[in-house]
Amino acid sequence: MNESIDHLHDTFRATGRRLTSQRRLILGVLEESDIHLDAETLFVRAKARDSDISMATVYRTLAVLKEMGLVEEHSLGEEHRHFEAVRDEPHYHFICLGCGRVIEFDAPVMAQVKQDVSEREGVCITNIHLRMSGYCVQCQEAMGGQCGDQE
Amino acid sequence: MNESIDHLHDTFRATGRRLTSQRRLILGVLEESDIHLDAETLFVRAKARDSDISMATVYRTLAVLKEMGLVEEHSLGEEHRHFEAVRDEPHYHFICLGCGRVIEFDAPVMAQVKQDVSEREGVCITNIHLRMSGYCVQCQEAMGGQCGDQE
DNA sequence: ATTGTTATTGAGAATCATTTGCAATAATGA
DNA sequence: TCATTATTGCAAATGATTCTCAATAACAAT
Repeated sequence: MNESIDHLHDTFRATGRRLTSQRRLILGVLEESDIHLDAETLFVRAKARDSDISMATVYRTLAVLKEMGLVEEHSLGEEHRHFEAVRDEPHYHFICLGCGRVIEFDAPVMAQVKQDVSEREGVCITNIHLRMSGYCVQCQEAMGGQCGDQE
Repeated sequence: MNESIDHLHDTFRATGRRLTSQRRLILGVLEESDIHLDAETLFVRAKARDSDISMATVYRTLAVLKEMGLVEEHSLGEEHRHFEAVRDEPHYHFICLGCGRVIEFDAPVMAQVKQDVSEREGVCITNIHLRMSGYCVQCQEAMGGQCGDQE
């Protein structure tokens, strides 16, 4: 229909894959969401628009989208996996141990860390996950200001 | 018998827990290992010394040790969980996507990142996970030097 | 040492997220 | 429109982790 869909179509075709309505739908749900979705939530939202879609398709599509670099996977809590459509800039996460809220942030200095580690260890770094956890402002207040800060 | 065991004993007692032979064993296996163990590997090694120990005990003990701060959990690959006895200094991980090898490193500048994020977002940070992935020297060579570096 | 209390264990069943096998369906190219 | 085959939905299978429960063993008090 529009050129972005056409381009998406080509992106799939380039690897011998097909752009199905389910895949378009799942990617759409991911892109519309500003928070990180787990497979179950994604399934519920997709099902609202296509009641026939199955959980297996959600998982299979996530695997494909991840392979294609269109979606990123994070292990936010210790529990199940979360997914997010890739954006332009790298960004990292803070997870509140009290309420589960996720705050995204950037940290330009990470480029330097990457550089340092690459040189020191001789490795080639393709991906960086930085996840901090602790307590957000609200939860700190609820706890009476105490916070198990480590230093 | 020795004072470190006594101290460990007190640490358990302080929270109404008991220091059992299984717990001592599991912690021992973790401390002797320089690599990160998953529950299954830990189970195998523990079983070599106490053939009666069960998988359930491994999981239960890991949960307890984690609660007590004696053990840390990492989600290294996307797959199952890995555990490691806590050391003195904070350290981070690089995982080779080729051979799975894990390299640990420190990055003092992370303290500054922590500081920045704390101030900017008003959060209190208790924990930092930094995980980089890519290819180690050997795997880069095996691949002919090409590396999907992101910039 | 002996005993009572109860945290912990082992074994296996149960659970949960995720993956897979397969026949039916639909996207693509001819 | 047709043939090919990637993809789907379903249900069954898997694999890691958790739970149930009776038996055991750590600990505190005697």
